[in-house]
Amino acid sequence: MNLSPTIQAFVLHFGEMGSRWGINRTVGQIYALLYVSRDPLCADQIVEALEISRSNVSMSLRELQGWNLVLLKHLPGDRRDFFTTPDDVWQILRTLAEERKKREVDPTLSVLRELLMQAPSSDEDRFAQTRLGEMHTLIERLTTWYDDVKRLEPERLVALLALGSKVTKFLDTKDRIVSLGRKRKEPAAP
Amino acid sequence: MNLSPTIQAFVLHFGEMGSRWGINRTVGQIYALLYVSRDPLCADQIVEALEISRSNVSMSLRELQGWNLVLLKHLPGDRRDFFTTPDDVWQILRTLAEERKKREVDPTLSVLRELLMQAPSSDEDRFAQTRLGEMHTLIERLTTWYDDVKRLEPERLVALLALGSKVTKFLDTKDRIVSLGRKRKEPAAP
DNA sequence: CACAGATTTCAGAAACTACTGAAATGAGTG
DNA sequence: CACTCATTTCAGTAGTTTCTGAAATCTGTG
Repeated sequence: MNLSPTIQAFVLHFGEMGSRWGINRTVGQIYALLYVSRDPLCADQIVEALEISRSNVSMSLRELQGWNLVLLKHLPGDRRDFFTTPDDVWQILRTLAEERKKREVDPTLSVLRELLMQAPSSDEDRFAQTRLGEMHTLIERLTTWYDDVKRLEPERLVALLALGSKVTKFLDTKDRIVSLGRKRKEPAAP
Repeated sequence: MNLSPTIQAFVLHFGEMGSRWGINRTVGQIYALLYVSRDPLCADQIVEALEISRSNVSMSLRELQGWNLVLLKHLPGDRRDFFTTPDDVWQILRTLAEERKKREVDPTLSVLRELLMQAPSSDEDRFAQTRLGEMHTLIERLTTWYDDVKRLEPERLVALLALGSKVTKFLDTKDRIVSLGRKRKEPAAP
């Protein structure tokens, strides 16, 4: 690997981390390399930089394409494929979240829904279904929130994040207004 | 496996999903089983329910304990260990998030910080560092937000989630107020 | 302190995943 | 349509992870 120490360290670290996520080492390394490279790279450059086989690069790039994490570029007068990553980190994050949701959350959600439709066959089952219901509610709330928030432009998202839990101050305000506007039950908590 | 079809389906699904996350099949299955069981189970009950070896159960429970995802109970007059999961799903989710952050995010953050301290040794390097910086900023923002929000009680969290992107309406309001209070530049966007 | 019940450790077997090199396929060019 | 350059596929191997059964350890009791 003939890379600057900084780049090399980053690439190796990402490889390691990759295997803690579902993606494998090579895929992580390739992604990291593309991410820090100013210009798009072709497969052979990756082979050389990471010292792995050509076919491994090919398969890993294919996987990254499946995750929508790389962009294909063509240089005029060159038939090779060149690859980069999208350059807006928020965009990348959103893609990642989207893909992981598709693979890791949606299937669970649909299994849960299905199981909740079954008539319970025992007391044990009834209890289990309660628990499944709780899990279902939780996941559904989170995904609804996510679907809602993911549409925000990066700038607003940053503002939202910066606000953090202070948002609940607004919630208090809103509660108070709503409760005044309605029947005036109890005053909101202090 | 002598479990009701519903429970069995859930346990198997969780096993499958487990392997898409970092946790392995058995660990996922055991967790699922404990989650849907009303009463704490001891290791041998798990062996019987899932038809796996005693030692596998032992190791997997150990791993779950490492993730803080199971609780140990003792029945009076019984020396065996009994296991359950915490029963607040928000609590569980928070634990999970916490642990994943510790294992998957914090190390990256510290590598990034370290690499950003290095003096760049070339133009290539300078570019790479810009990218690392962007990634660092993003991750830091997210974790700060998370650290802030995780302290909220479930109820408020639910309220926050229900609000979703509507929160930005409040942001607009705040912007307007702030800009009026200050120098009165331009009115906020419609 | 020896015994019984419970749990853990560990070396090796089984199962799975990642990686390679060789061969096949595809695509533009003369 | 044959040649060349580029990419992909695939079968086999290397490498990892998971799981097991047997042996070791641990802990309270008679």
